[in-house]
Amino acid sequence: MIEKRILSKEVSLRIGQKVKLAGWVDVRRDHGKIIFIDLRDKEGLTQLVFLPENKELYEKATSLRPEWVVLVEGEVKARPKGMINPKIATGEIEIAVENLEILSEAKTPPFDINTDGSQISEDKRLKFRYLDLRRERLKNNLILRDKVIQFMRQWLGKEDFIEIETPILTKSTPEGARDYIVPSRLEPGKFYALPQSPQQYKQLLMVAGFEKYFQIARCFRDEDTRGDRQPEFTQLDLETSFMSQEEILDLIERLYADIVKNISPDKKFTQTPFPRISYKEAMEKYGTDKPDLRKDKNDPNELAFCFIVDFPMFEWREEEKRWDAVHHPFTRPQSEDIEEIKECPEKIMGFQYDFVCNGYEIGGGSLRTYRPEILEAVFEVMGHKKEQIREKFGHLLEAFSYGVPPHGGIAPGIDRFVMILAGEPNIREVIAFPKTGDGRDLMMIAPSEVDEKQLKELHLKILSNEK
RNA sequence: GGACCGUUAGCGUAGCCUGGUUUAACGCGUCUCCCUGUCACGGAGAAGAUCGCGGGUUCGAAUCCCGCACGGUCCGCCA
Repeated sequence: MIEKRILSKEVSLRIGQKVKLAGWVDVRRDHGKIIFIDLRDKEGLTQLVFLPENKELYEKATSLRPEWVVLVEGEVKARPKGMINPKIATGEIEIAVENLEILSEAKTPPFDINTDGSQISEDKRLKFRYLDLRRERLKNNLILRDKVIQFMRQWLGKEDFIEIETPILTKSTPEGARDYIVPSRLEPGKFYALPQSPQQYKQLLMVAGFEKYFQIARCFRDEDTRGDRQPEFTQLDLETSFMSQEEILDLIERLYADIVKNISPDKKFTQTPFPRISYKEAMEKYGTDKPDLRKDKNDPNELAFCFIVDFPMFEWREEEKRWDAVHHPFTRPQSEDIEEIKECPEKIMGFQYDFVCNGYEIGGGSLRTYRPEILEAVFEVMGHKKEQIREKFGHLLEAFSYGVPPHGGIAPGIDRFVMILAGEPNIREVIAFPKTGDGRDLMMIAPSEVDEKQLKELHLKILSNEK
């Protein structure tokens, strides 16, 4: 009796031994008097051979179809001369099967799994995402994503950062993107919001004295999607105390250079150190604040990182007739002259930076204002009344009155970066269960209606379901 | 909120512009039979489509027109 199931990648070292393998039928090649099955597990393929000597076993093998799940026992044999397949890792061996157990049958899949999936329509791929994820391409993308995240955690740990979780149920904020909101059961008529980013929490962690925080953070924004944008996404959220803008940029540069060198050694950098380009220069020279600096845009292995710095603090919103923050209101102005901030907002630069790779914005951050009087001046420029500021951000201002270190951070998006590393054209390809363009999950069929009882508990009434 | 592209057997496409010799074609897959060395096995045959949904024009609509749904790309939006 063979105790332990082994994986495809271990088989080659066990010629002559009896082994137990389990996995999915990848391909069946039935020659009438000999049947080959490619067995697929999470690490690769192994060829199984069935011969008609054992009639009962052979009959059973005849019934096998793609995507059935089976458990087999048999002897690992070196393949006969001339029968070696150099295209697969286990091409020099095969399993002479002695015992076959069918663990699970499978319907014919709705689409071919042995392709990269790029020909299949998106709605079918999303509806049958668990089958789509069986593809080599998607599997590899998720493995790459895992490697990137593991590397970040390890690397930042060595740099004395600690990972801290912040709430998913939080408070709606007036600035920025539209919030996803969650009704409160215990407080009728009140709502939580899902975080657009852990922005305020990480600043409060700096007040708390942690100095170096990071989090692999899920963020939510109820805005329309794009090829590089999903309603929920993951960012490396990071905040530090007492560090300068250049120290933060240098940290990120070292982290990303190390990620690429260790995880995608085939990639090469267009330029190191990553250039720091002012917003003004980027707009004048490239006409965009996320320039694609690659020398050969057809080279899949070229990575052109850069930082865009010195953004203007404010931009004029003509339709609303008011100044708005280019980045967000907590960005520290490069001027500490309160009169100047109020009088000439158009002249004020912010300690704000974007992280750009191959024409994609893959992150943004800033040094934060930690002097309450400057934060109030910024809000004033944006047309906020003192009472509104107290109401919306009073907790932050109060926290800043108890000893706040100068602090700043950055939040590089993980999905977009992995998409670039994987050479994928769309962010969906690096997210296990992405949503459609209008924010729906075609597999789970979400959003969906809820029971009358649930609505009642939440003190909600649906007035109209018209769009 | 807006613009554009797409929707034809299980999957991917052709046919649409120029309506009628189309009994809607092709490749893959599925099913049956044959096949002892394949590795995207091969060979023979079969089944499988109210042409996304609704309405209109017409003697006649997959084909032309309108509306809707679904999917995608982009603009707005995304502190």
